[in-house]
Amino acid sequence: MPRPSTPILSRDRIKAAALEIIDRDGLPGLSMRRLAAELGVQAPSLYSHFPTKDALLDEVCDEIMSAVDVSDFERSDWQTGVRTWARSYRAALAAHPNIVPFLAGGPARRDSALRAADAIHGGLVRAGWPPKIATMIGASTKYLVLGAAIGSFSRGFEDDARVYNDRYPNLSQAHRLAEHADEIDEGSFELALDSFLQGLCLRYESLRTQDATP
Amino acid sequence: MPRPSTPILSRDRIKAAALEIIDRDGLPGLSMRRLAAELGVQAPSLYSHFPTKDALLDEVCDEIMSAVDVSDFERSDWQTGVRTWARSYRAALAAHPNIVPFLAGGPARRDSALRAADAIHGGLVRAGWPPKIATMIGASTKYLVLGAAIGSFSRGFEDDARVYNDRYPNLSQAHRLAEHADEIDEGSFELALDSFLQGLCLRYESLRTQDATP
DNA sequence: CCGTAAACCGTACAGCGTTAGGTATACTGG
DNA sequence: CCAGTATACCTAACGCTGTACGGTTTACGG
Repeated sequence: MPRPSTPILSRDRIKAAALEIIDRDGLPGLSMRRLAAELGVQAPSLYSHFPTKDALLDEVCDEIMSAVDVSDFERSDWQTGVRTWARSYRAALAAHPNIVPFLAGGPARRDSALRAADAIHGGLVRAGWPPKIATMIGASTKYLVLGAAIGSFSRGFEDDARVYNDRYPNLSQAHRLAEHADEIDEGSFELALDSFLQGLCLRYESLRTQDATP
Repeated sequence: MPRPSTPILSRDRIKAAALEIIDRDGLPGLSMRRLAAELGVQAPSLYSHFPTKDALLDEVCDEIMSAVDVSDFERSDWQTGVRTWARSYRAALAAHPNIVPFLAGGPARRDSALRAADAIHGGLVRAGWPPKIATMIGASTKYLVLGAAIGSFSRGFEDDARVYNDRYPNLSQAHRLAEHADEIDEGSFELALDSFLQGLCLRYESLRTQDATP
């Protein structure tokens, strides 16, 4: 079967199927052959649409990142801008946790990521932050989001009580974490974001009073 | 060549060589064949010492994590405990950034990680934090460290000025980031840690005054 | 209407983690 | 001291991976 009358594949269909496999079976569960099989096609046919597997994954990541919302940097104060950004960023990654190790590894060279970085940095500088600290705030926030997405804390503990009661008295409730995994994860992220922003506010005030009294 | 008179391999030698390859060539650069070649041996011989590649990587991670210092939770106040923990944790990962995607992915079931978690949780609860928030503080800090280790911010920007000046005015200095990559990374981490702890201190005080006035 | 580009196919290659089975040496119990 | 077993290496091979190549037919632009 050579070129079909109506195309079987399309870039969007391939991306969607790839993300579905990753969500279902994890990142190692995605192979070009399995992806092709799910699309009713042979593996090398995919290379008519994407030059490499990594390029395909890059575009999948780009699509996920398009849900990140940096619009509040133009609409509201810097804290709201950071908060909205961080929350939408985290939500986007939490919806597809299996792809995060790949997403975090690659550089942020894609267009959507650069546009976001531009909006963030611009918003912070406009609010009065020195450019260097604005860069650091952006980096710190990204650290927090990526860490929260990749290191889903509560999944790190097995669901076996005996281990903990014996040797780690302070972790005696740790096995219960698995029950409330998502709650703990989101709570921890919100706690970190709140505390981080509160700390930044203190710094912001002392920065402005310092500017006002030269 | 069957069993040699003096053993060629040892678990420690294998682990050291594996970490060296990862540091030099990245995580995908480590294959059992290349590792074996570097040790002057055939690939399957490694399976006399480790059941799988993942098990080997687990032990390499465990060794890296043994440099993490949670002793200040017993010796000092909770803030110092968190700060020392976070800094030593980050330093340990920053020394071997290429292995972080693997390290962050796997669960924290190894003994050294559990002992650390026990010390952290215990220290925070002893200081007066409610257990649930203590868990969240531990998780948040881990998020920050992992994110900082995996998402080395400044590496995300190419070293090409023209791209930025044209389309992203706020990033016009972004290409300079590569020059000060480590400085920005460490500064961002310290900024985040400081701000986070300051925010927590506010919460801690209001927690204690609330306790004191029932 | 024809030439070219597109979108599939099948085949094939090198490299991956890992298993099986062989062999000679080192260690251990009698 | 010697026999038996466990050890630590070997070679060969399996099924998987990403991907390069070339063939074939169809769709599309001039």
